[in-house]
Parts: sequence; C-alpha cells; structure tokens
Amino acid sequence: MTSALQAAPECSAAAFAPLGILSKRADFLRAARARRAPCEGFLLQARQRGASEAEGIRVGFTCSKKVGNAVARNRAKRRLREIARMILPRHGKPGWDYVLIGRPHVTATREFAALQQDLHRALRKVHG
RNA sequence: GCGGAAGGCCGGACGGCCGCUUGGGUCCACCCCGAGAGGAAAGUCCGGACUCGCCGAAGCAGCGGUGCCGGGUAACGCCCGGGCAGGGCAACCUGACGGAAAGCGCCACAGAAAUGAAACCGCCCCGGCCUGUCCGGGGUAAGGGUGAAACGGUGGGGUAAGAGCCCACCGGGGGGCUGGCAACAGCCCCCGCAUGGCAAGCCCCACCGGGAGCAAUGCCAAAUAGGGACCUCGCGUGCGCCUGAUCCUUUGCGGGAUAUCGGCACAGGGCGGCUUCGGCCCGAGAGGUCCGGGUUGGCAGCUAGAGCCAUCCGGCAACGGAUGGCGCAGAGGAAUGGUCGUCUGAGGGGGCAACCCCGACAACAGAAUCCGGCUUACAGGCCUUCCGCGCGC
RNA sequence: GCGGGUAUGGUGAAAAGGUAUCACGUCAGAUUCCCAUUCUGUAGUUACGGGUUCGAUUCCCGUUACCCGCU
Repeated sequence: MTSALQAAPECSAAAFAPLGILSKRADFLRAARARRAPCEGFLLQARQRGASEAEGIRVGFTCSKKVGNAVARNRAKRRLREIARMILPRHGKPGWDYVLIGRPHVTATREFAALQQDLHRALRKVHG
C-alpha cells in the first residue's frame, strides 16, 4: 500500500493522473462494504477513507474467474483501467477508494463510449 | 474433374492520437530515440540446464521408470531409418512390440473337464441275467453341448469305434547355411509335434535414474521474545605438548609445579537405508524435528541461449559440420492497451448477370527461471509430394 | 509460478479384475380413523474419452472439474 503511494509520484503518468493502486485484500473488502453502484458494463464500489489513511484518489480492479479465461480477464481489466484513467482524475474525489469489478462477456465487448457513460453515471450515484 | 493420403507454412496489414512496461540519451525534470506475447505462451506428462551445509564418490539393498533392432541427441518415455504384426484396392496408417518349458498367482458364470488335463451325453468292444429306455468293466477326444478360451487345422487312408496311428498341404519346434552391424528374412535338413491366456498381476532379464525445486537459492533492510517442547549421539584419557593465565621461588632476570582455567593433540562422537574411502564439524557439547513470535519490503537470480536466419558440405533421414549475418519481451496484485482511419478479406445479404451493400467480435488463446520434446485446443487460408477412380490425348 | 491429491444414487462412504453395496434422505405403496414408527419398492453412462483384458469402479494413457501445500 505504502509502496503504491510512494511509487506514484515517481511515475511519469502520476503527474497527470494521481491515481493510487489498491493492492491489499483489506482495502477491497472495506470498499465492498461501503457504497456500490451496479451498471451495465461493470460494478463500481466506492468508499471515503478516514483522515488517518492515505491521500489522493485510489482505484482497484477485480476480474474474477467468472469473467472468463486469462485473455478475457486481462482484456476486461485493461478496458476498466482505461476508463478509470480517462475519467477518475477529473470526476473522482480525493480521499476516496474506487473498485471496478468486471462482468462476464459484457465488460470485454461493450461499446467503449457506453462504458464511459456507465462510469459517469455510477460516480454520480455513489457521490450523491 | 471427383475422392483420398502425407509433409510444411501463415494465424490480417499499414498509419494517426492518447496511455502502460522497459533499454539508452539527458545533471534532474520535461523531452527524444528504440524494444515489447505464442504455435501452442496451455496441460505440467517426460528430459535437461541452474541452485541448495539436502555432506561427496563407489558399491549393495530398496524404490521408480523404460522395453523389437540400429542410428540421432546434452538428455529423453522424443525424433529418424529398418524389421515384424494388424488395417486399407492404394498412397499410407496403427502398434507399451523382451521373457508364459525361472517361479508364484488368477481364469467368475457355464461346462464332464480351465492345464504336471479331462469321459457328461454319444460311439465301439467284452461280460452278466431280471433280455431292458438294464447293470458292470474297458476302449475312444471324431460328434453334441458350455465358454472369451477345450491341447494343432483341412482332406484322405486306417480302425471294433477312434486317434499324427499313417499320408499330403498349412501351422509349430529344433538344427545348419546364406544375406544383414542387428532386429529379422530366405533356403535346406530333421522331429508327427501335450506342453493354453493374462506380465497396462507379482515377477525375471537388460538398460536408466539420488532428493527437492527460481515461492530454489544468496544478500540488504525492517521487526519481534531469539522463547518453548521433544528426539538422537556424547560428556572419556593423562608423567602427552605449550607456559598463555594461575601458584611457588627470586630484588630482578630466571627456574620450578601441572591441582585448576585456556590452547594444541589423541581416543571418541556426529553428518545417507547399509558398507568402504574421502571430507567437514564437535571434542563437552553437537545435530535434528515441531510449536510459538516478527516481517509480507528491496536487490540479485533474470534472460546470449544445446539461440535465430541464410548459403555450402557430409548423411536415405533424424541430424552434424563450416562460413557469413542478426541482437530477439523481461513484468512482479503482474506492462504488451484504448480509440480512430485506410486497405485486404473468409463469410453473409440482394440481383438473371455484370455488379452492389454489410463485414477484423472470423479460431484456440496471454510470457512469469530458461531450453529440448510430448499431449491437448484451434476459424480460415496457402504450398509441395503421392494414391485411387473417371475423362481426353 | 512450482508441486501434490480427489472424483461412485440427492448427501456421506464401501467394494480380490467377475451381478456395483451400506447408511441417511427423496418419492410411491402397505400398516393406521389420522400422524409418527415399522415394512416393501424407487432411481447410478462408477466425472469424461481411449487402451490392456474374455470381462475394468478397480490396471495404463489423455481430458475436465474441484481441493490442498510451498513465498
């Protein structure tokens, strides 16, 4: 966790998108217990962290074996990562954790623009 | 032209923009220049490389594997060539393909009998008297029936009935010669010839193999309490040597003592299932197993390798050799992506047709230490060689 | 990633290479005025595909699914 946050400022991309990466099982579990917003292409879970925890926007991705074989899982994860990179730095809120969970068949094949719409809608629901 | 057989290859192409990982340039940042999934990256079924204070080597025992012969290879359970057997008109395909008179074991049910064979019915002969759908003794494996399998097969002779009892052919066994490195094949001679099947049952023979695995292993940092339990072996020798402590003596140098401490030595002990040799360690402690506690960070291993591509030479081939060229992913909760455009396009739709429209979501699938194989998955396409049938010349 | 194991009615387990068995459960029937108890019956491609064998749940090979260990 600390490594992910310390690594982020060194990373060139982090200057644009200060997104931390979730890697701890505990973080995923805490996000799952907080707010959730299902939509067509994926499931969004989000949580506002306590003051003592890390800063900035953090994001995690989950594609279980249900999504498919390794090719399908990786493809779904990459598309989720892409929409997160495009949208979260501007529309996400600092101090929040977001977890995007892939769905079988849909996440890998849905129109990319529709996926982006889904994320916008899900973020509004989670924040509001 | 139709239907097949074998071998090999490809697995959309190019570009723009925005990203990711990584190498280099740059003092740093910005930025610039490169590189970035597969034939199976898969299954983890074999074989290696590499690592290990799991002691080493040889032998024995044990365990596991392989199994026609020859060759290839670092090695293999892989590949190539050959033999034999089975299948196919053929091209060609398939085969765990050593040993069953070394031994042990099993062969259910059925059947008389399931293996150092055997007489239920039947057939034939002899004897008896109650002369019969009878009883007793013997001969007989041709016939019946059972079974997955019944002790050579078919035909003829022969006989009381039969029988390798005799003969011919086929099959089998033994020996010799020839060809071949060999597996094996061919020919000749001899033997009328009881000697099932299963070794992917134990086993025998030959050959091979120690174990664990890159989450191996090494280093750095951080953190905790270096804590507990159990097991195995040992705790010996002494006028040995040193004189370093110590003690006695001397003003001191020096000399002496060896009870005690220390060092050295020896005996002894430990390190594989056993033995031998070697090595290492201990020498009064050593080694091992387990529990408990802390960490879940970083670096190395980590990508130049039995490497790839051409050409030539040797070889039927697998493959080997020589010369020249190439630089070819290295992540680490894990990069190799997103999107747009142009082209090609199997296919789909429309039309009598020319042609038009749609069309990259058209396969299986994502490196994780690295190689050689095997196996499994795979849309569609291309190339080469060969076989059968049909037609033409 | 590396290594190991398992698969048998709905569930949990047995089974020398020779008819797949046991317990609980399900459903149906009998018993009872009704229920419970009791009794009788019921259903398996032995995970899947090949091979060895006369014959495979068992032996061998491949595939699939699930489970476990190792930092």
